Amino acid sequence: MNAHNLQVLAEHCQVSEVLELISPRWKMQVLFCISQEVYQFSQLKKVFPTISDQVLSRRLAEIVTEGLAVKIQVPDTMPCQVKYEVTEKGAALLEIVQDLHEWGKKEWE
Amino acid sequence: MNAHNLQVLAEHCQVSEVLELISPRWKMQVLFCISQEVYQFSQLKKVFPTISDQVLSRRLAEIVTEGLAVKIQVPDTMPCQVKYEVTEKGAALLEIVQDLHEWGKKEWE
DNA sequence: TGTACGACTCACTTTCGGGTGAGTTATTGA
DNA sequence: TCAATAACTCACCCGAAAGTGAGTCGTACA
Repeated sequence: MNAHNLQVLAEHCQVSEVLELISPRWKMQVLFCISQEVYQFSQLKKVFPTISDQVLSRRLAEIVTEGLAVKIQVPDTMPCQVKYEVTEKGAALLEIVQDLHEWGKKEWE
Repeated sequence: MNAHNLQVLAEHCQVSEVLELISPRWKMQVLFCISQEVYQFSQLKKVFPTISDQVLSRRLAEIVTEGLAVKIQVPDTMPCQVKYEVTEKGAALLEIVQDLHEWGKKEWE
């Protein structure tokens, strides 16, 4: 995706940004897990055994920088533990993703 | 968190299929254009000057095989022309994509 | 005669997102 | 003393997706 293509896309169809936000592999799945109180790195690795450390790390970072969840260091835990909590924004996105899921399950004649 | 719970959770995260369906570059944009009665190959190329013939061709084929739109040969046109019409299924998907767009535009504190 | 149009298809190349395997830091238990 | 655990980071590699440029087919018009 070069700069020119990006510009053209942005001008003509402004869903591009959001689509790219939700498209990265594992991202919405991880966000969903966080909403279900499964937010630890090692727990997420158990839920998705095939995700690589690097990608899980990146997805979590993206989720935080995009304001879909906040990261909280759990104090007095050794080795250190973290937790994540979905924001209102993240929860609203998950609802739309749920709609997508429903759409996918529906039978059309 | 036992093995069974992990599996249940992983199953609940199964939005993957739909996400992959909407993720390919240009796809939702092309579908949107079709819904706006911009459905000819050459017209779509004018809307998105940087899309390659090959990818546009593939996206249109995907859209048809997934039942998001139907392809109609316009009779008695020379050189031959085609048109596409979004199905009920495709229209329902576009509505959710519209929700995503609204979500993206909204300001969150 | 030849050139342009509409809607493609094909072989080839490039890009980049994601996977792999190893290393880090601090601490606790065997 | 050594291994294990939690939560990462880093350098490197690979493959699929997207881009490039050319070719096709059947007209129609200059």
